[in-house]
Amino acid sequence: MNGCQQVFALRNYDLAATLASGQAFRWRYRDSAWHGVIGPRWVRLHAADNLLTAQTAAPVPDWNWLTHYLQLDLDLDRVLATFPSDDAMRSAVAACSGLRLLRQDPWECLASFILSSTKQIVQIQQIIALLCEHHGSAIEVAPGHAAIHAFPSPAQIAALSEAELRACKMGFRAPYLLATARLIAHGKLNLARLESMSVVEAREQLLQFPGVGRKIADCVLLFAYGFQAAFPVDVWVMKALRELYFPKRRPNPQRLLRFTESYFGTHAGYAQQYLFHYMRTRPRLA
DNA sequence: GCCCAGGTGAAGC
DNA sequence: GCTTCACATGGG
Repeated sequence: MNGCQQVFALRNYDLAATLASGQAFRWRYRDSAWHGVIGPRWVRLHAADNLLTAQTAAPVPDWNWLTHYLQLDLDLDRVLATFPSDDAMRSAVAACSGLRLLRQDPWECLASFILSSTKQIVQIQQIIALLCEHHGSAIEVAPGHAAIHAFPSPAQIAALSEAELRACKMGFRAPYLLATARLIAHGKLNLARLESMSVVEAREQLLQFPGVGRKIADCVLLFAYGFQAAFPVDVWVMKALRELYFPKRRPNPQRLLRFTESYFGTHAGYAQQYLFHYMRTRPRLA
């Protein structure tokens, strides 16, 4: 057969919620499977009965890149056990107990979240699809599947003009992405070095990039580097904190940030993702 | 038309 | 210091 297929055991893993929960933006569900790109590889994922079937276009020497990306070896129950036991957190976990955090490529994650500001997830997906289609390298797919491109490298984006980026519908974010790509492509800042830093040092580095503030920095710290203390506060999480934890008062953002740093435990970032997902998916009140 | 979206940076007080 | 505003674009 063409390519390569492998089966993995899943335990308490909601693949659909995880791939569609606004961490990564390139996964699409078609013909009862998830299709996406991890690094240089096209991947098709199908989950059923606690079994995950993964297919690639070309044979692969090992599957560590996939188990790492999906964090298949993580014992989620141990993470959930560290959450504070309050009604809000219980509701959020009950709403989606198999929600996971991915471990993405830092550059793709950074670039994606620079493009995310004041955009709905559907629109972020559209912008990134255009960016990859126009400027990413074509990669091999299994026979019968639509052509697809890798996420463009820093060098590929650094070589573009702002107008070419704006043609991908990213609007005022174009100069931020361009400047960030050039800082990396020209060696001014090195994303690989952040892995060995403390979360505070790594955040400081990310804040050097134009268009990157505290929220986007924390997304990258959490979704790419796995810093469990990172706690991105977007409009949804802000809403969750105010409604669920401070319904009477009106604490300012700085005070709220201090609360998140102490209250949610050693896997605060994970707790944050549950609150985010809960707020976005719970039935709207009349 | 209106308001909002996984915000940030700069200008104004 | 803190608050307000501009920035593109599209969904509901």
